[in-house]
Parts: sequence; structure tokens; C-alpha cells
Amino acid sequence: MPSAKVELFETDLQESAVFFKALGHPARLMILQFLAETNSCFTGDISSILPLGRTTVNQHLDELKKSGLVQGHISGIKTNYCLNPDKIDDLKSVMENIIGVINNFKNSNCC
Amino acid sequence: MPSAKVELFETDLQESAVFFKALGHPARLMILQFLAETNSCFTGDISSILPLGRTTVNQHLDELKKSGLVQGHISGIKTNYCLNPDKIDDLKSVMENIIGVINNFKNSNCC
DNA sequence: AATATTTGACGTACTTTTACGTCGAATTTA
DNA sequence: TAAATTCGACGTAAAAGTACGTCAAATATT
Repeated sequence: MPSAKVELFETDLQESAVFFKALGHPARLMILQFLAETNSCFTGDISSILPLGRTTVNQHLDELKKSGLVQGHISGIKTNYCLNPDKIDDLKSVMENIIGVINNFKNSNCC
Repeated sequence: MPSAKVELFETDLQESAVFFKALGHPARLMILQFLAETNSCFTGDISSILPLGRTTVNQHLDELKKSGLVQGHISGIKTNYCLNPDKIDDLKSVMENIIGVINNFKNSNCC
């Protein structure tokens, strides 16, 4: 009976995990990179660069939206996807933090 | 019929995604931090700092082992878990790479 | 030597993820 | 205006993830 034990962890940790989970699929990494490089961001544009069906890509976009890293503005019938600068900043901080932890480790010896 | 489409992506991207997937749970983030800070690394030690059962923690350790970030040396009956310095370095590179992509984005305007 | 503790392995149940097909509405093209 | 295209929404089915209980073996304690 697996219930959401995730809530038992500290909020910081939870949010970091949400970010990394969002990045935990190659399709979503590609989407992120694409959105960072271009500013055109309709579903069709994005799915055409991925080896996946359009609906699947849509689902990955939803996943990214849930993490907050990506925003979707509704523009007529289409949804216009783009990165959320604030959350992207947060992601950067989280990564820099992890890199710090890693660097500390490098000084000591592994078992 | 969802088959492993992950293979359709470039190897680099796949490996990055594997790392992030491994970090995509607060328990695994805590384990990683713990292993970076201390060098004692038996299951009992680790599960005692987490709000999860021992067997669940073991499962998360397996997940981390599958990503390569964590190694498990068998020492008698116990398994001695520790970080894999090479993979940790890889993770660092991947993160620095993403930070680079993010920084480029910051210069342009979102939609 | 008997008991208690600890460990990894296995099984189980429920949830989430992944991937896609199909649908009707809206939009563009002919 | 008719046909084609494109979109988001919904449904579905398989796979993976999450969480734990239990077990037998090994180890430590009494």
C-alpha cells in the first residue's frame, strides 16, 4: 500500500527531487534544451525534433509544466510553451548546491 | 504498448537522464548527500536517517547503483555502499552543461 | 549453545510513468 | 465552401516505481 511518503521529507529536498524527476527522461531534456535555444514553442515544433509521437510529447510537456520549469500560455487554440525563468533559476541553485556537496566529497576517501 | 523508446535518443542524453532519474526522489537525494558527507555506508546506517523502512531504502540504493552513482562492495554478509567518484564526476559535468544551457537562455527573452 | 539482531532476497500491492490511438473542434489550404 | 491539417483532451495498456512484510542465513549477544 504505497502512499506518498515523499511528504515526509523536507520541502527543499522535495522541490529538488521534483526538478530532477522532470529532467529524468531524455525527451524532456531535449525539450528543455530546445526551449532554451529557441523561443518558438508550439507542440508541433517540439514533437518534430523528437523520435516520439505528438501526444507523447504533449504528455512530457505536461510533466515539465507540473514541475514548474516550463510554462504554457494559451494563445488561441494552441498552447505556447516556454521556460519559466524563476524556476530555471531555482534549478540552477539546486544544481550548484549539489555540485558543492560533490566537491566536498572529492576531498575525502571512498570506502 | 509502451516499449523502451528511450533507446532512440542519443547516448549522452540517455546517461544524463539516468542520472537525473536517480536523483528524482528525496530519499535518494538524502542518501547521496549522506554518502558524500560520511564514509560509513551500511544499509542500517542509511535507513536510520530516513523516514522509510529498511527494505525500501535498500530498493532506493539499488536504484542508485543502477545509475552507477553508487557502488556496493560486498564485505562479508553486508554490502558497503559508497559513491563512485568517476560517475560523480560525470554527473558534475552534466550539471555544468545544463547550467551553461540555462545561462544562454537567460540572455534571450521568453515568450 | 541459545537467543536476538541484522542483512539481502523475494514477493506483493498499489501508483505512476510512458507511449500511443482516437476524437471532435478549430484552423488553414485548396 | 470543402478537404486537409493541427491541436488539446481523453482513454488505454504495458511497464516501471514505491513501499513494505516476510524469510532464511549470517552475525552478534547473552
